[in-house]
Amino acid sequence: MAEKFYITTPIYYPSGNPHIGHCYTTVACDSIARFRRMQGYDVMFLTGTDEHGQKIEQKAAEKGITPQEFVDGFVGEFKKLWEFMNISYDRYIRTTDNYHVEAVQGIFKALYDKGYIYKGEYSGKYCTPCESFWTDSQLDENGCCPECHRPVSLAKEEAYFFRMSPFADRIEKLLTETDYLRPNNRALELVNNFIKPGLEDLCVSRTTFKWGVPVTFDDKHVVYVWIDALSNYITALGYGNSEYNDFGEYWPADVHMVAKDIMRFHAIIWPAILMALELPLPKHLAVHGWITFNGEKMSKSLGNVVDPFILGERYGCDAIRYHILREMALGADSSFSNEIMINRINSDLANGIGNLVSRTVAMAEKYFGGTLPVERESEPVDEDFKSVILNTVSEVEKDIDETKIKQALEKIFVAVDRANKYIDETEPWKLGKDESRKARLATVLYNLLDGIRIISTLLSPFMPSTMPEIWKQIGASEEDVRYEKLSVFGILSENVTVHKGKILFPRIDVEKEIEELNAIIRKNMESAQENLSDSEKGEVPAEKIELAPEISIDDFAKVELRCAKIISAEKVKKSDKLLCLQLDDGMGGRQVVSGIAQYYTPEELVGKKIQLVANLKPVKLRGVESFGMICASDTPDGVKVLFLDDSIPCGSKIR
RNA sequence: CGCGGUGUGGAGCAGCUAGGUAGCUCGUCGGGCUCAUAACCCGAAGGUCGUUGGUUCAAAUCCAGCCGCCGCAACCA
Repeated sequence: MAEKFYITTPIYYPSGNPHIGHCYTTVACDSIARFRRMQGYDVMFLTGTDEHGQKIEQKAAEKGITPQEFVDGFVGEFKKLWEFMNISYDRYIRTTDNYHVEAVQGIFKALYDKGYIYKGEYSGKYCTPCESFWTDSQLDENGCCPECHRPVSLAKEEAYFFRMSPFADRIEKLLTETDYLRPNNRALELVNNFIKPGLEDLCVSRTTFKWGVPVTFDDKHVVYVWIDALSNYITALGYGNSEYNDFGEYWPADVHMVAKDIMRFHAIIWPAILMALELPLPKHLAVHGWITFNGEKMSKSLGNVVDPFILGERYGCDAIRYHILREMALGADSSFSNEIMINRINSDLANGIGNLVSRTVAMAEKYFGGTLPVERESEPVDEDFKSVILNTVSEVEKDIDETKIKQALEKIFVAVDRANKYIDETEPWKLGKDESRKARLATVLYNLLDGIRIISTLLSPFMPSTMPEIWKQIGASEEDVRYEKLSVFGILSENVTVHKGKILFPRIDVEKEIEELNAIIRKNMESAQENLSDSEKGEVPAEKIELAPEISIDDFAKVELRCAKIISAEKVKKSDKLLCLQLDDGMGGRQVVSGIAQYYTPEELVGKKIQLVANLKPVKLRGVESFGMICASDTPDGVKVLFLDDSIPCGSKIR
């Protein structure tokens, strides 16, 4: 029986079209999955989509279709992209699949029965018009609702919670004493920030929206993202359902690969859920950084989302795959710019492997009409060449074992360089002019072809579309490119016949290409602006503004607004956002803390007059007491304080 | 004193755990070659390894302080 290997991508949220960022994890997983298959493992490669949640419910409503119709559309786009990128997933899970829903309900009930899930009260930041809770990290840059950009308030609702604390010790050990987390250098961050202060119980149900897996024993609730989405890794194998029967064979997973923004969930919550279910833990969590585009994080509103279809059509999907993989380092962000990508394609693919194949095949045709004679004549220089190529194989294997794709590719291209150098050392064009050196010439060309056989086989998991074309050109049979044959030279038949073919990776004219790509991006930005839903444009369109419930003049009178002058301002220590203001309020002065440090420097505030909410209950912010608040407006460009005319005396009432 | 990472020739990085000629890729310049996709091969220029001090015969590497950048956490009445 072949050894099992189970690798997963995250399941993506189909609230929009997939972009190059989605390709990142998926291409990496695909390459590892292909490499393992080539090595003879029995591989299960899972990807899918996380289709529930309030955001999808809302977006569907905006478009006037059902949530299911909404996600079906984008799931189609995701699958199209994976086909285009030549992704060899074995299974595709959708959290709306019936078997998954059923299994999640079972898991939720099981955790409830074990006492790990209990009913409690959830309190958090709530946006009334949107009817939604947000965590602090979801709030926008002004601390307002990320959907409608209006202020949020504290609110409570009934909810189910998952007890995390029983697992804290085991999770800490998992992170610090094992190589579960790759790279391990962020383990401390997790331990210090989340485990040491005490793991908080996790809210695992919601009553504020309906588009989710219903809790079987309490139909007001739907299962919130954690249990629904994370458990896809086991339900897809048949855990808790009868759709599949592979759980015993493939679990625990060998690698979950994720981007750093969801590291926390996979490093802490997912192990906790598995511990509660008394299941084995996955072997590794590989965390990579984000793709940044010209230094900025990819985002729709920036309009810099690179369309993988466009790039793939221009350069071939293998070139895109290569660039993604070559730039990807575990843990670190990697930059994606058109210039970096094109230079990489030119230097490694066109000038490197592409040209190597081209010149080797061309020589075989030119000097021997395509078919090598069988006479041989070796020289010492051949041995160094061969040993460098052969050593590459074991080095690449080792890197893949450690999920170090970038390093593996670097090593393969060292072998490519060595092959190009071998041509210079042996000078086949001189041999070709000397009738008596034909055997030597044939030996050199054979070594090159057989070296290319090894290199291209090693590259085939990373660039699966192009390598078969190389095999055709160098006359390699399917048998010749089997993994077991990577450890020796002399696999191609002695009288191998080459077939000159198309140029594998055409050289790209950098300047011209960048100009064209920029034009495309510009065009995309314009159409993206048009297609963005209203809330994404950052402006609340007039017809969409919903007013808060009507109040009486008496209600308004409860709020005491007064004019005050800012006497001094200074940053609150240990905070990024808070300014501590001393005000002349016409009644002896007071101190107010305000979260505007990112928008105003102390100097530009001093001396200005502002509106003060004078009868607000005092609170402590970062340990500093605040007696009231100053009025400001949240705008797309940030917070703007409402300044008053200097002629208004301090302390005068505003109504 | 919240936690962690990072600062190395023009750009991007390795080296630091186990101190001892500073390395790789791209770019630049010069040379070579002509089989090849103006590609390939060789060579050169270019770095006081953030800063200050310490340990040592010897520090990019160990220790301490300081500065810059990044991430996480906290924070927005």
